[in-house]
Amino acid sequence: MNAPVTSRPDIMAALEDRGHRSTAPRRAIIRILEGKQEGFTAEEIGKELPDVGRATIFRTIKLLLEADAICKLNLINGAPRYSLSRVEHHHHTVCVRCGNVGEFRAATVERLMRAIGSDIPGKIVGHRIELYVTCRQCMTPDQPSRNSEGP
Amino acid sequence: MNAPVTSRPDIMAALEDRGHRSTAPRRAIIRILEGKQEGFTAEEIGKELPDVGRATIFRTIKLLLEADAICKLNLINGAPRYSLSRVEHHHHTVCVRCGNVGEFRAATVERLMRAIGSDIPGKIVGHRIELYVTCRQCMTPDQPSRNSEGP
DNA sequence: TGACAAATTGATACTAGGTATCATGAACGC
DNA sequence: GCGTTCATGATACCTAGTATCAATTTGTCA
Repeated sequence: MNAPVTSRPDIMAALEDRGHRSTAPRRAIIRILEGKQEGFTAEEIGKELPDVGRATIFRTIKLLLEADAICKLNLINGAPRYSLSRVEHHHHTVCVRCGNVGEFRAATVERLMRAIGSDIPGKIVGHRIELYVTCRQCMTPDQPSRNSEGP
Repeated sequence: MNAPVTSRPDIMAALEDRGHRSTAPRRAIIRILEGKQEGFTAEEIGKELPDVGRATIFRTIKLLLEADAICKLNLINGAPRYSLSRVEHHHHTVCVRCGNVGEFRAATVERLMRAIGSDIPGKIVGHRIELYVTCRQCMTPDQPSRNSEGP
């Protein structure tokens, strides 16, 4: 749980490889979200970078999604959230209390998809699996939850 | 593919059981969506019922979600879509071309969730699985697609 | 049947998340 | 250094959905 996960190759370089320019706003956004191991929203980025326009934040998020550098997922109430992609193909756990996002890979999932594929009319072209969890921090009582979904 | 699936108990009765009144707009909305085996959007309902206010449509959808009479899912591009719940707990297939929604149950899925649960920090409280497919109709060439997602 | 309280409705305004437009400004290849 | 092309921020707009509120409809009870 405390290994230096941040040995990911430069995200800005990945964008440049796809023909996009290295600009100050893009670098700033990437720097911010590299610090957010637990997922983020567009609004959060905007608050931390008040000089960067809202449109630019959404545009950059879109580029990062296209480059598979981040992925988009939904809280159980539908609120969108983004998360850095650390491993190639993976799925997410989302804490229903604090919104923290985790990743997991499971070979079983892929096997399952192939198995289900034969039962389903048509051809499977993709899948999305999200597990809603109560994370360790939120299970210990009277821990302030960062992003409560209570009434 | 042509069995009379509509032997579902009265949806309006389910709402009444939950303390809601049987009103003309609600009955109209339910009648419309009972005819939509393949999923629907709020906007579609609104177009078919121009005399029913937009707010009422969203309010009714919310009640139906709470009563588990319908469920909400997302197309691969994030566009929301609703679908009648035919079986108790199930997952969805969504055609990436025409948007048609199917349901499936798989005991394997539930077993998988329990298995994954032991590998994940925290407690699983729910899950969402969506399979993106190209459905039979859309696989046969030059079939007009109802709801294309192309560029 | 009629009256009444409570629930529901439609209109409207509003919010969140995201996209389109467009004139100005910055990158980068030479 | 310069010009083209890309990117930016401001702004307006869009879709999906919620809040407000006066007017209407329901269900109930006499």
